[in-house]
Amino acid sequence: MVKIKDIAERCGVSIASVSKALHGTSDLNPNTAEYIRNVAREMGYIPNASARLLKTNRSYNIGVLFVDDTSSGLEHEYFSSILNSIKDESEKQGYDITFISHHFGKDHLSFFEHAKYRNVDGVIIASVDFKDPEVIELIESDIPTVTIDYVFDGKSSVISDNIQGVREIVNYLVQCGHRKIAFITGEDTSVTRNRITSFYKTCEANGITVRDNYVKRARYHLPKESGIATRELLALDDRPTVIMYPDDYSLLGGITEIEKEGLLIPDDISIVGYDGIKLSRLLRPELTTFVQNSTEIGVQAAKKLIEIIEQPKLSFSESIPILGHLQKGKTVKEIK
Amino acid sequence: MVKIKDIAERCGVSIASVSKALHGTSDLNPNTAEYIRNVAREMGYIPNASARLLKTNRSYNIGVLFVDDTSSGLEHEYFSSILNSIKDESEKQGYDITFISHHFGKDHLSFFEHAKYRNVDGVIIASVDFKDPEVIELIESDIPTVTIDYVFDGKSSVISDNIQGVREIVNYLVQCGHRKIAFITGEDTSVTRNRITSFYKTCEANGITVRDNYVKRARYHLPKESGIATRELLALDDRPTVIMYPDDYSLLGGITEIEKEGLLIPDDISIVGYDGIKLSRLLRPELTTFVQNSTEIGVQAAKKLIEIIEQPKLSFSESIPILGHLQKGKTVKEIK
DNA sequence: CTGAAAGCGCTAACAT
DNA sequence: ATGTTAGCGCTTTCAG
Repeated sequence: MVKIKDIAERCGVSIASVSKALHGTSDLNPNTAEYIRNVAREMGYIPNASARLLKTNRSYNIGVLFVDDTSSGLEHEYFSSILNSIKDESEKQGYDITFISHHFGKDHLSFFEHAKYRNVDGVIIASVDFKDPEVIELIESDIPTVTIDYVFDGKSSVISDNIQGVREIVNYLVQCGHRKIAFITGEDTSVTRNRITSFYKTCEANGITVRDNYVKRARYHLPKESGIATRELLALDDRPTVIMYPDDYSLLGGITEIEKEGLLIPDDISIVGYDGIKLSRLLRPELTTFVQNSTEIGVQAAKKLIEIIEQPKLSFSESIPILGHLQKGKTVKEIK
Repeated sequence: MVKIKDIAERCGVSIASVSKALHGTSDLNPNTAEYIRNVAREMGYIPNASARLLKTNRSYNIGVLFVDDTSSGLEHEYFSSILNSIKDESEKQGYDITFISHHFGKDHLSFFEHAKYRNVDGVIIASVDFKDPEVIELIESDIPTVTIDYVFDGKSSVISDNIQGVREIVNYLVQCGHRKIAFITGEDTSVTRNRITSFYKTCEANGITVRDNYVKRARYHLPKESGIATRELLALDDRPTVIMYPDDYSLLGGITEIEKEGLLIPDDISIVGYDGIKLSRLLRPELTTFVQNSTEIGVQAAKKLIEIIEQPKLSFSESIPILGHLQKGKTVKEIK
């Protein structure tokens, strides 16, 4: 590998001059600088990130924490899409992406230790258990962080606006004449709590009193669980006219059960998903779902983190909401 | 950040001893070593990967090249699933994952240069244009590489066995009584060529002469294109009884067109996908598709790369085939 | 068994 | 305008 010293020798200048020329800055003679740069290019010089880091304490490397005990964070389209846009935006700004884990050879390292070990300039945290002490340790450390879909006091985050999402869904349903609205939720997280609150609030605003047994808890991305909840809802005396699902994937578990009952969608019962997976428009009937803007979430997360890294003094901590939009498909019937 | 020097001072020993104690190796007095390790732990010592790398030239970092000019490599479930298992396996073995790009600040770096810049120990290459000179440069360099679904002479690769996949599909179709089998393929890649050859071969082995207009070219993951090809196939005088699609996602584009024609699946026409996306079992009718073992592909790729990195002398270049399995759903009719 | 010292490649103050 | 030099934190001969 050709290094600065090699260039210096070839050019007959000092390594300091080469370093300066390469940075374009400082008061080198423009001609010398130009000459050095040419030679460097010719020799195929590539800087060594580690050596530079050792001096500057800047790695231009961003850590991403995408863990899930089911080890499938990346298998959710929502998250892989976010990762993809984090990657695009970061690279555009000259940062690379390294996954943070807690492995270190055969040993265990906490997330914070791992981030330190790899010298990342900052970390974007998504799809983790935000109650995990290791996650909290990382967030409370001196490493810049941005969380996705979870807010820590005094820290920056990017939040898919679940309150808006559920509000738009419910309002649309009401507009279609529905008043018996059931809601199958995901496991208890802040995202879920926001959605539930928004659900009750919007129902109330529309003069609808929510029956307790219309709200069922399941878990995200587990069609089986949503299927069970669906069965329970269908068994009620006063069956809902529409069921809202925690995500599009779970909704399919619901469809299975609905069809088992011999019911037609949307004629006998309406359903609504969440996420807006790519397949949602290809399915028949086309899904009515709330599309989360995962690309924008990734972009904003990367932008915010880089801002914190590069201008810590000018960057205030904020929670950036990202709006989505309702995709009107064919799974909701206009009644009355 | 606490460093070796700090530990040395606290213990009243030299930094060399600390380093040795930390590595467990060498001929330090076991007690001293133990003592040093305890102090280190107590002080919360975390090694600095960059400093170590500078000396050892080993980063314990693996680069992954997942690019797509449509910038959606990660948005394909097949690839995000592979990435996920590469990540799991690598971390298990003490390696981290960094994405290779060709960005460097505002400048451009070739993939090879970028890999050098980040000092990765090796690179796993997937979902790229394997004809790209930059990709070839990287593969022909001295950096250990493993490619996925593409073979370079003398280099190691992990290959989803597309020959087997198509063979199993065709044999199954024949077994179900089909002889008029159409095949919509993806764009021209080695994967596609293997599939096509396997298609012709297996048909021939079953005494079936493939009609030229039964083979249509579309592109992967573009349901619209497969939809168009489907329309063309349906318009033929001698319509096929079954259509094979390049992937499950594209198949949905086919379904749309088939339903537009007022045909029923599988009664009027049978269809078969490829990939085995998670949704395939949830769709109705449940998809008949060939499930690629993406998890195993990722695991093997990581294992092979680490083997090349750690035992270059003992590792010979090989192409590791990964078998998948046929998932029999409800989209293929038994005829006659 | 332990320590001194060189140096990995680079940057940046400080000379000149 | 250019060069000297001192490290960044770590590993690793080589001496003692």
